[in-house]
Amino acid sequence: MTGRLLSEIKQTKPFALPELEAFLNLMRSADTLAREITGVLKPSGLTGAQYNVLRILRGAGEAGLPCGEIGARLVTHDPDITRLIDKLERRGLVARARDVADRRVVMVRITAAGEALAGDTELSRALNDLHRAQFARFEPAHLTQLIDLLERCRER
Amino acid sequence: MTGRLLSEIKQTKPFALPELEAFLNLMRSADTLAREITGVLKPSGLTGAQYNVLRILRGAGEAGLPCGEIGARLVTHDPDITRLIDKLERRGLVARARDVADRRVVMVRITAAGEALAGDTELSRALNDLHRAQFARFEPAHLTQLIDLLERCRER
DNA sequence: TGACGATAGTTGTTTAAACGACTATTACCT
DNA sequence: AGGTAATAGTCGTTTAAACAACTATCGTCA
Repeated sequence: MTGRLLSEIKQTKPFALPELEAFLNLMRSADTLAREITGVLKPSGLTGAQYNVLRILRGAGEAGLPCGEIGARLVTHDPDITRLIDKLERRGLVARARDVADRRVVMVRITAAGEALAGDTELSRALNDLHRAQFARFEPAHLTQLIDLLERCRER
Repeated sequence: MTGRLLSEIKQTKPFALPELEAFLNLMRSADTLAREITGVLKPSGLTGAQYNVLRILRGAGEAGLPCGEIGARLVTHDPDITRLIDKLERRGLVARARDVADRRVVMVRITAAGEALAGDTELSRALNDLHRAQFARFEPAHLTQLIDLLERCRER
């Protein structure tokens, strides 16, 4: 049953453009769910983007990844990876190392402290639990469908 | 066909949690589409939130709305309406007026200049065109379905 | 080999978001 | 009526986002 957003933003007349309704719903759901995640991350002093970097580096192994690669893998675009890494490095969660073969690139890897914080820990479990709760009302088929539709609006 | 995000963020192993895949897709689609809108708004010097306020005030009529009401109707949560309104007022796009009945509330209304910018103008038409393009690959039924699924993940 | 352009990061600066503390006004309640 | 809590906005400060300019290194090819 669509139309819930109308009452949420207290508008009376229906949307003229269904595409606008879809867009606004997309913004509102993304904002709502992201804010919940932010709340879980806050006690650890991590932003969503920072946790995202740690998650990426976890999957990258011992060698780590160049800064640019990290930027490319981030789900939300960030024009300033340097300072994002800066904050994580200052906390000792990641380490930088100039690449010996190509001295332009800086390899970033997660440290033991970073693993201890973002690895398979209480924090990551809390996040997983929240994600499950966010889509608890979805049957598996609906979840797949949502993923499909979300991917489709980026295919252009 | 799901799984597109995996290649977008260059990960090889599939997601362990479908809920995480849905969440990340939600974030990425919202980021992508919002950025496109930001690009269209930029020549006018408006942020998404600012345009959102003007859009809300357009539908509010002559009397305008209290600041708090504007905050409640914004699709994305904003903890500081005051300075959002400040910027619009400085540009002469909205006007503030202390309410006579309840002197705590400040009524905000859109000005003629605001209407000329965000009203039924070239800008709003460009935005509508973009929204249509963003969902051009959607049949009407799929659009309704997406809206439904997006609303559902806020129902908790 | 050495000039040119391309690539990878960094830094400076402006602007916006986030969070909490604060002021003014009203409503309630005994 | 008078004290108290609640409501509506505003302001101060810290932190992060955005954008552009800059440095260093590498690849290429005449």
